Amino acid sequence: MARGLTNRQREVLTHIRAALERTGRPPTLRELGARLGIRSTNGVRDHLEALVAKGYLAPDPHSARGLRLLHAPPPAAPAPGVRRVPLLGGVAAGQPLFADQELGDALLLDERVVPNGGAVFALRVRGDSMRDAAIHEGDYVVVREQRSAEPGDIVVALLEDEATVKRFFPERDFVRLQPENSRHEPVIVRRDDRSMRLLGKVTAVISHRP
Amino acid sequence: MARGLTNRQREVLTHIRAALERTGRPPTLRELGARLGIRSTNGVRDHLEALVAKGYLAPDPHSARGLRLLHAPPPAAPAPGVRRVPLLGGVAAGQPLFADQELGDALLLDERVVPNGGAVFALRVRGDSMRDAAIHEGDYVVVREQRSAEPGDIVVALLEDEATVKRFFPERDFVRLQPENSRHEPVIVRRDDRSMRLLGKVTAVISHRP
DNA sequence: TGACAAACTGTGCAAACGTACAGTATAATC
DNA sequence: GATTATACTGTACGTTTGCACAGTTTGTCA
Repeated sequence: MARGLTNRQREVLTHIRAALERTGRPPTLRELGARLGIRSTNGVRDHLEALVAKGYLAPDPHSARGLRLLHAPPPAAPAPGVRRVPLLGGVAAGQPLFADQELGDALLLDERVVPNGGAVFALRVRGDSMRDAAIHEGDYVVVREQRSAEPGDIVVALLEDEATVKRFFPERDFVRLQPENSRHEPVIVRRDDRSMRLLGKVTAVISHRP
Repeated sequence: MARGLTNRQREVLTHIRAALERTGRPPTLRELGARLGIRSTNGVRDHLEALVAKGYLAPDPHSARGLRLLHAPPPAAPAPGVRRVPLLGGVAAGQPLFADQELGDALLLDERVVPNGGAVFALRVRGDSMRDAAIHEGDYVVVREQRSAEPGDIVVALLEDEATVKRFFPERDFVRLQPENSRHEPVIVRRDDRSMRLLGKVTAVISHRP
């Protein structure tokens, strides 16, 4: 996201969002100019034209405060009491998970269900390796990001570019990732093996079966 | 709310809200007039003045689209994509559960986690009788109201004025409510026993352990 | 019957606002 | 070395918009 935007254009977008939150309506060219330190309305106008061309704004010509944000800003809290938890979808190669959180989908959850401290994300479960812990295919898990865990914690780990949910058991020289399903084998990874990355601890499971 | 408002003033408020939702900015006097069928801007202005006097609007004089809504309407859905699920707390005698849903607490949850059809409520779990199904003390369960269930479903039942979560197994003459914890005994209830009432089926479990 | 509030019409104006045209400076790209 | 994109300044113009002043109609209430 924010691809192709210059720093200054990003600034303009930020000010538009701030004005919307503060006043409940889009700013005028002159209001924006005042915030940005631009004396001429056309300095502002050039930015808006660029943002329209790049698909960030919809113009409403000849109309007061005629800006509409297209890529709605991802609000930190969509409503009081609700937290926005980014929902990480497909896991590709490299460091794919946290790259495009901004434009991605998100779960909107009551804040009582989301841990307070630290970064949090959600994941849709694939496979049934945690069946006996009542975590099934299609369930959502809420994960607090952390790079260590206690023995027995249910964690999300990146194993060869695939996110998996397992129970975490550290041993002397290796780590055991234990499924909760007799039909699955535990995964043993050496401590120094970099093909495994601990992403975080599962703090909530949201099953939903009709 | 809406106390002391005339019908027409309520209409004006409604149109302001609609315009805000539709366009993302407050309407102008003339836009409002067009929607309301008022030819003169002053007809609209009279209404706005009345609404300001009654505390529903904050004016921003000499400024385009200078209206700010004060009393935001209590939304059925707190935000798009979010459902409000009444949270039933203590269970007293009689028919206590659904009496005061309106003023009670509620969980705000992503609609993808809440079943579509029918009435839904949430409950905080007490006790550990469903431990082996990964339902623990303090967890929330989302329940769709229904008076029957399939064998093996996890249900919420009212047993002598106490709500309990169990697995549901119907037999010939009785119903077996099976805990998922070897330290708990199953509950057997005759079919015609009115001290047991099936409240609904658990469609989501929201555990949340720090 | 008179007083008053609600709900308008109609005209006119000044400030707010978007837009057009012209020009400058800088950095990146070909 | 020319071209293009970015990021502005400055002036001017016409429309949009809020607002003030004046007047009408209808219904309610003492």
